[in-house]
Amino acid sequence: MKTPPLFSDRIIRWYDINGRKQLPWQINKTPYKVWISEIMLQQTQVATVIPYFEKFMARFPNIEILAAAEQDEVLHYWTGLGYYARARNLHKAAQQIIVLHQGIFPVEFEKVLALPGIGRSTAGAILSLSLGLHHSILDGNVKRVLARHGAIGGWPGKKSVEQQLWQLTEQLTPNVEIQKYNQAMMDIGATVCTRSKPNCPICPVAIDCQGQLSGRQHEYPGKKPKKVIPEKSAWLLVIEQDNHVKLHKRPPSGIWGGLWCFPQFSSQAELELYLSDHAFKVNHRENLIAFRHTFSHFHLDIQPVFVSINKISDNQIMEQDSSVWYNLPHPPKVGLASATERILASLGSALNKE
DNA sequence: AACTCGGGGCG
DNA sequence: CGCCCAGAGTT
Repeated sequence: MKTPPLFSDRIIRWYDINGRKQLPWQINKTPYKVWISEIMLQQTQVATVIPYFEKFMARFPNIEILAAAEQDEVLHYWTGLGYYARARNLHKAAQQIIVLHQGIFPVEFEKVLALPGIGRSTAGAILSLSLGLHHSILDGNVKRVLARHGAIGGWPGKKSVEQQLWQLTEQLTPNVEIQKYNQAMMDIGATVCTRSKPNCPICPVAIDCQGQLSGRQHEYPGKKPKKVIPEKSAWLLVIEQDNHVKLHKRPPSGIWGGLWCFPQFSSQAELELYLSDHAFKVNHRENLIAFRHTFSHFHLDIQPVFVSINKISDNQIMEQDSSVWYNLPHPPKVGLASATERILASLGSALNKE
């Protein structure tokens, strides 16, 4: 029986014909561009990332400018992407690069790995894709391709499974053409060896893919054990005065960390107490459309309550750092959660009824 | 409604 | 090490 061409040769040949070469972060590649793109791509697919990446690079074209920016503005450019800790880590890492590495993105693997928000796979991706350094990667796409190719069972979140996959990726990574190979593995995972409809007939991996050859490609990688997530509810107060709404800055960690949100209450009673405490003169009040926002570990049923007041009462004039009257016609560039944006976008009719 | 994604943090 | 945390898009 004839031996098929070497695994990496097939992957690289596939890349030459089918790989993606014109994505915004692939043009005039630098570690900085690849870094930003990799962090965005950790959580979001390519098509969604592109406009975010373009706007982010236009505002923060290099490490120095990113490091010097306010965290608020960095979060603003992340609004809607989710996983806001990643934007905070990106910003923190840029500042560390200024202090520790004279503003130059480090080329030593250990130094890259030490930056906040960058783990083993992302460090390898940045150094290999931007500089051609010899490092293996193991992102979600590569995990799926290798789990199927090697028929590696079990959920990759398990240490033992992840360890097997790291060993495989290192073993299969060629000594040459690292950029093409790593990019190709991610592209194959994203476009051919997809989660629900793998296109095995056109896949360069298929000829010796143990998953496909046994017809069990769908069984890999193993699924994460699922658990029931709790339901919580929140009342959000949209208090409006003269085309401004009150927003509070969330604490730096936890849900929506560092973002600006409406005052939040766990019951209607608490919300009423807040309103009566502040003795607002209310000219219009209505419940806005309630909706469910789902996080990875709980559902949050949100009831926004719109309250329009005549003037900001005396005890509201002194504003703390953590509170702001957000200008609706001229919104400042601060970070908002998508739930907050969704409510802001729905305010039109309520504002008309004042 | 279920599934997906890499890294940080904690015990 | 095992487990939890964090959000939005896709299927």
